[in-house]
Amino acid sequence: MPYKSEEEFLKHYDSSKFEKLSMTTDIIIFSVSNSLTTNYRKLNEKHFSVLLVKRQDYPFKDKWCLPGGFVKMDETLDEAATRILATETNLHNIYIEQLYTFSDINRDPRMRIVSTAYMSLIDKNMLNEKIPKNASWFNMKILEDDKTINITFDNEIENFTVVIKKTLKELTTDRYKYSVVKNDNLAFDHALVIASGISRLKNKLEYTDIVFNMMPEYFTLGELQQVYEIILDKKLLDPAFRRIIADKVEKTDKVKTGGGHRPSALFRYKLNKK
Amino acid sequence: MPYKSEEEFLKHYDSSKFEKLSMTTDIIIFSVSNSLTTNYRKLNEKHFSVLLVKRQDYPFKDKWCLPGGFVKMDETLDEAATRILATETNLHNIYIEQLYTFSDINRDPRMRIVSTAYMSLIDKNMLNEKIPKNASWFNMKILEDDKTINITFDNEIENFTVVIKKTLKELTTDRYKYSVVKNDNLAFDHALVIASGISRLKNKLEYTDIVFNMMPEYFTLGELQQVYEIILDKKLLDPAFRRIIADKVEKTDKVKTGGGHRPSALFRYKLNKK
DNA sequence: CTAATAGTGTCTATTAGACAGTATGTT
DNA sequence: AACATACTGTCTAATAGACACTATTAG
Repeated sequence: MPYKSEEEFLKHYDSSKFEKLSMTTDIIIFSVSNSLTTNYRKLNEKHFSVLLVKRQDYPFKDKWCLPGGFVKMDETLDEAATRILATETNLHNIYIEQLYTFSDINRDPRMRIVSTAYMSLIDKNMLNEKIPKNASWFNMKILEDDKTINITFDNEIENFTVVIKKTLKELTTDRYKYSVVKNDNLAFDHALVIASGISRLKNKLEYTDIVFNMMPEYFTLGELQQVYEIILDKKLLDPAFRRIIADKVEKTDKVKTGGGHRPSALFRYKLNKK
Repeated sequence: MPYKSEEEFLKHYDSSKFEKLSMTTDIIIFSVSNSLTTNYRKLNEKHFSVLLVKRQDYPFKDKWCLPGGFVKMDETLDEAATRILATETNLHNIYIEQLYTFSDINRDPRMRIVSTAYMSLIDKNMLNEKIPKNASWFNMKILEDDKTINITFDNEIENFTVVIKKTLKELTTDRYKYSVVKNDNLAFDHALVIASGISRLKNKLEYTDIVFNMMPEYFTLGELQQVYEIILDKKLLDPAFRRIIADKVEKTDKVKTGGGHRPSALFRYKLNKK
């Protein structure tokens, strides 16, 4: 095909000569929720939570899955993810990042579908409307060691556990290959997707300010520390935590009272930090 | 559509009802090369290099691009990337990781193509055959500050520079949006893809053992330090470097002589480190 | 007063940065 | 001998871990 120019080439290009597939995006929407305590002295217990949707149709009818949808021909993956996020939450200008593209051949029983997963973090207080009636927030309890990840999902009506085995992918990095050992309630490969998202979030907690996307404008340092602790699933020492967080936040003159203990200063994320 | 079971649903499923697109994978193959020095005393100068392919056909005829190809219907993205890597280098069991999925609507002038980029690291000494005749190793010189990335490519026949502007994507993380300011020689969005790969590699150098994928079995600590220095584009202090690297390598009884200076012990990557 | 959280001071251990010094090959 | 790199010792600065202590509220 001896074309004279790129224009000429493109005019005669037959786009049907390569095989095609459908693409979707799935979005992991993480947030933090409070449950009231019985003891007036204690803080509200925080939970790390994810938004799941109950499938109304086949395949995987009645199983839970991540919000997602097909990518249109006139939108990028980022745009598709943002659109789907807005559909579920009616929120805009939300933190979102591309996670990983999943491409197992039979990950969808209908046909070959490649899916790019996104991770999004929201402050639940921003939700001004109800989430769709087939959607639900699940609190997660994550137990992880170097061999296994154990995630328990609980939305106060039903609860279930997903178990994932980790095997080191190669010697030189900390990358693991995940394989689902137990999963009776999540559709598609979404157990893997959620596990990847949790892993990414845990990492980014340590070296970025990503956590503030889940926090309300004003928060106490105790609340902030709680969020770190539930996601990382370990206790942190107060003085060390405050040292690390010190130049990321600024103290306001607001105070939170009402607990049966010393009131706490309210802080705010400091924008123009060095 | 009131199907009785998943089997029944799948039997009647019409896969043509969703729009489809083609997917490709592009692979950034990074390595390190030596150039001989004029001074018998000095070490060989090392270069950080990438494998590029000259496009033989439209679009972007005669421009350089990353090795890549269409994803087949019966292979995953990982498999496609591994296949393409083997085509270019005839190497197997090589370090490869998924980088990012690029989906700009007009990134390919032919049609809508979404491409998942992979990053691969090789030790050039493993190359037992010639690379394809339309492929070439380019040494890269990277100058980066918080506003701009400047990459100069040089394969000893031609050289060119790509300039990329960085703008902070959001406040809470260190993520940047890259936009190409100058690029006359790289096809598609591959300037962006390479910049993303460099960024990922720089990060992983600091907290993983990824560098050893580019090293031969035996190496001196000076050579290893050189590799860090050319990729990070900064000088490191010897004692600090040796402290950090100490428990990742083991000394062998081999020695490298021949330079006009004290001989250097040869080390090896230590597999069963704590 | 008590229970619970808020917040700080300080000691110690570990790690990172800096620099100076000694060692040893080839020409 | 001179040069370039190899390699180590040590001081200092910065950071992280641990623990103990004081402060303040609602009930």
